[in-house]
Amino acid sequence: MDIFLKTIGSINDETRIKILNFINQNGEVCVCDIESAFNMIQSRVSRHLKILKEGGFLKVERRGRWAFYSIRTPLDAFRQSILEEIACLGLELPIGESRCRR
Amino acid sequence: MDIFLKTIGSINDETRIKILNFINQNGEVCVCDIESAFNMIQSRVSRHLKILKEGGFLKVERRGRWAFYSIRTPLDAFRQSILEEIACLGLELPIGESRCRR
DNA sequence: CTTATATATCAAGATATATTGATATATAAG
DNA sequence: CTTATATATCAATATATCTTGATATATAAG
Repeated sequence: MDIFLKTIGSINDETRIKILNFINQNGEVCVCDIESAFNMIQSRVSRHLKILKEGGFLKVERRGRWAFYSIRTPLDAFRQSILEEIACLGLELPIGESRCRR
Repeated sequence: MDIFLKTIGSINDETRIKILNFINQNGEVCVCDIESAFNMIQSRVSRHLKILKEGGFLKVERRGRWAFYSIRTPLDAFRQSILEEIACLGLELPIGESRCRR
């Protein structure tokens, strides 16, 4: 129950739905990518990414100064179906020029 | 987005998850059935059922004094997958003796 | 018609969650 | 070593959600 609630709670927020969809469409992104793509302050982005990670949707890999977030693989069928449902919402994707070198 | 958030928000609550699973396993129930099965006061039950209905999971049919709630049919694949995920949580089902005549 | 029952809704208080600005940590650059 | 950059976390405030008790409505029973 706790894990299920954490998963559902992690997508019970418009900001996180948009961030999750952005990562699902763009692949690996760092915190600053989302910061600039969505024009949000760093602490806010960082917190939402943490919640999505704890919800089981994202993995993070540190390389140098950057933390790269991407969809966790393999992803179970339930979370996969959520990603698909979100992809079908027709959210506008902000154009994300990456500010960090990869 | 609004409909999706309403759907997700409707299951972002332990009480509603249990109620939804109870209805999914037992079929049609009235408000007082849940009241007694879960030992909750009437206004609380009524409110949670309304939220689950607005989340697209339940339909309601009034017969006499009673309001009978059941899983909406046909249910779309996404909400269906949520019900299945909840069914797999292994929640204990309270024994629901119906207090109302059917 | 009056009373009892089932449900819905509202207002107030309690609890949880989101946002912001400040600070901490770690890595890279000069 | 010192400074700048990227990220994480904390404390305070703002906002949303949940619970309860009171009240309203509708139907059935006496």
